[in-house]
Amino acid sequence: MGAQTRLDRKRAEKIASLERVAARLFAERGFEATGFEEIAAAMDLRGPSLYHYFSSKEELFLRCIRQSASEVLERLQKITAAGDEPVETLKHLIEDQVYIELRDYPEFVPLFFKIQVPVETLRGEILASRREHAAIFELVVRELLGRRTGPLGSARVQLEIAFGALAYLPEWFRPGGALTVEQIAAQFAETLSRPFVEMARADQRI
Amino acid sequence: MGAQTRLDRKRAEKIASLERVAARLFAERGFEATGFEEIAAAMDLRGPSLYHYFSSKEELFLRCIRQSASEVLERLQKITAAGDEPVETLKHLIEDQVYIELRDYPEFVPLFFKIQVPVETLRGEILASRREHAAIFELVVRELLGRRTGPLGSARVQLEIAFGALAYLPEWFRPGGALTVEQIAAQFAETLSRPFVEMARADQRI
Amino acid sequence: MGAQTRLDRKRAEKIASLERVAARLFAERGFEATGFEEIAAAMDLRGPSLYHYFSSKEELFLRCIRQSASEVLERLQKITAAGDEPVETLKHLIEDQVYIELRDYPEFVPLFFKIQVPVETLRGEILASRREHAAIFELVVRELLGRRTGPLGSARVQLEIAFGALAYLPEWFRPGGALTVEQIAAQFAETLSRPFVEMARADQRI
Amino acid sequence: MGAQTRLDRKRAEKIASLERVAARLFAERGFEATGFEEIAAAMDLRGPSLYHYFSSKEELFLRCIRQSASEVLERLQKITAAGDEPVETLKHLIEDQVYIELRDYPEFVPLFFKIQVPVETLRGEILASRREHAAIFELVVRELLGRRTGPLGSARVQLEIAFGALAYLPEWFRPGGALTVEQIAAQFAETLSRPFVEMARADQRI
DNA sequence: AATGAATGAGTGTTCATTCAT
DNA sequence: AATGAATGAACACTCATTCAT
Repeated sequence: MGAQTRLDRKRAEKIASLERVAARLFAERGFEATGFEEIAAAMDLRGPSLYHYFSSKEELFLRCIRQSASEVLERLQKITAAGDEPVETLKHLIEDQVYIELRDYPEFVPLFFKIQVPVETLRGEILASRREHAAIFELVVRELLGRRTGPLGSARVQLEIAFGALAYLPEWFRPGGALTVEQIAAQFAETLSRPFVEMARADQRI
Repeated sequence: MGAQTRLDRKRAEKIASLERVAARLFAERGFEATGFEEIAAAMDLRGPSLYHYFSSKEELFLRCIRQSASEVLERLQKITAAGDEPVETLKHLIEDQVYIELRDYPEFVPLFFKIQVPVETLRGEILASRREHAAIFELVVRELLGRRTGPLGSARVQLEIAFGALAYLPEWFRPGGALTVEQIAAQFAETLSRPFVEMARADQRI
Repeated sequence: MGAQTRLDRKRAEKIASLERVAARLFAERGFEATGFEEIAAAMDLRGPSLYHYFSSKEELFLRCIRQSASEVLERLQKITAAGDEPVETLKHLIEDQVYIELRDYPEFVPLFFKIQVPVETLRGEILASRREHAAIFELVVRELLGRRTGPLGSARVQLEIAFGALAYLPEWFRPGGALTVEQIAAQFAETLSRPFVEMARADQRI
Repeated sequence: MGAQTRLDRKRAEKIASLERVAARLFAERGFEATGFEEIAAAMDLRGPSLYHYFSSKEELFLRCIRQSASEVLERLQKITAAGDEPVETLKHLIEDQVYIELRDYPEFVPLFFKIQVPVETLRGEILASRREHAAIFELVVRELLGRRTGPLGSARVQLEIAFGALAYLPEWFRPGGALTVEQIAAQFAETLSRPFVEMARADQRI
């Protein structure tokens, strides 16, 4: 039993490692340009060996997506769950998103916002994750604006501006450059949250 | 000679058509997923015929990039050349960029901001075009802020936020939806230019 | 136009050649053991070249089946259509079946009675052809016995015995051996038709 | 020693089980389409475990062949050994062959008359078994005809017709259909032995 | 100019087999 | 004895590219 457990754990660890390595490579080179042989080589294996762990390239990619999505979403949901003031929560979300992208999960943006994949089901999975991700931010914005339901109107555009700004971050940020991650996190949180704060204020005044 | 010229013109037109078609397909499916046969089929040709016009897929892609870049950049530069107030110029640039992306050159963002291409030189070319594009906006911002040279500081971040917002636009905009292109252009121009306006005002006050 | 036709004809001929070669190889080695490279090599080509003519190994096999089936069935149907006495027709069918198997279409029996193929649709196609083939003989037997419809009873068994005997022929016949094809054809026609003749006679007597 | 023996027996039993299971699978799917993992799974093992009992897939197949052949041949030889009249013996052989195919060893025909195997030595082994099998029937026929040696002439053809009919039986017999195994056995014995009986009678008359 | 024919290089995937545990 | 891990060899198939016509 102990042996069984140990073997299972080792296997699970290997799978996790492989997924991490694969996620990185997929993020760097894209789906089609990343071969099984390459992924395997990064773990000192040969291509066909991966079939002991994943039944196809598609499945491996799917697991990368799901793994990354669940980790990131959980992390953001914890912030939402803290129950701070909506404004503060929104700022924290943005800040944390910056840390996620630049420090903790550098493959997040490539995998979910950049990659082009020729398989419909995979595209669907990616979009679903993106919607979940967006929903977290949207919910806070709705609380902030006091609009539980209905269309967001111009807040929708502001939200998409924020997502765009965040999705573009890894394209230009260079670690060791003039700006630190902390500075960017602060400025992003401030700048991207501000339109919503003003909208809320304008609503109250009326 | 006249015949020669006419032939040349016809050939040039065919090349231009091919480049347009190819640019659209590359933009839709990505570099690797777009085959010569496919591109040719869109012009009622067979794959190998393209070799009469382009020496390789790489070259064709390169020309797509260069063609698209030059058209878009020229168009933006005309706005800069009009000599309006910097604030107005910046707003015009943003507005026009929205029209470019959503109405006139829908392949612009995919080609320059989304595509993943496995050839180093092509990546370099794309980045070069992106830098040229960015420089147009940056120059206006510098005029607006009165800083001809030196680092842009936090204005750099604001600029990248604007680029990100613009690059993300085609991902969420749906023609025929709740928002018109004009509305988005207006809101983008307003929202994305505002931080710079405020920075300029703050500078003057001191 | 003439050129088009000539090209088409050449292509059609090449396809026909390829199908013949492939049918022979499939018949000799089976479906799985016959590779594209092998088939192509038999025509001085390399494996992938076959994809100019057939979209997959499956399709190539299907065409082999259909081609062989249609040729053989047509040939047998001509005999049926001659309108001889049922007994004579049956004997002719059996004789001709012997010539088909041993002289003209040596791949017929392997392809339709021996090959094991791991694709359901292909198995279905083979069985369908076999049923068509059997139906030709069955019809004549029914005429001979004067039973247009209903179960064949013990004639069914006699028919299957005949099919079995014929399907087994290529397993033991060796050209240049003690027996000529003509002798076998004669003896098969005589022996295999006899039970039906006797059944018919017995029916009449009653 | 007792322990050793018991272990040996258990091992021998396991090997026998594996051979039985493998024979069934080989018969159902063919040699190439039957994988080690599949065979092992049928005994709640994993593929590589089979290497404790068989040094290769080839060897396993070989043992299946030999095992099946020896069982069937022994059974038929018992009939021959009973010393009945040649005619009766021949009929018994045919009857029993029907029971073997349809009731007791359904893998016999697939393994020896249908399977296509890409290994020369295995093909040789199969053919050898087939010859042994045929020899049993041939010997009885020779006794029946009173020709101990020399060519069989037209009796050869009749024999091969019988073999063909028997080899084809499993292709069309469906248990639970209109015909019982017993009926088929009777009709086969009668029909297939008759030509020999008549030949013998003709010989005596002269 | 256009293309049918052909192919080399590469890719995802299967599978019998080996080996350490 | 059993197997998880690993792999080499093979295979169907894709695609950019060449070339003769």
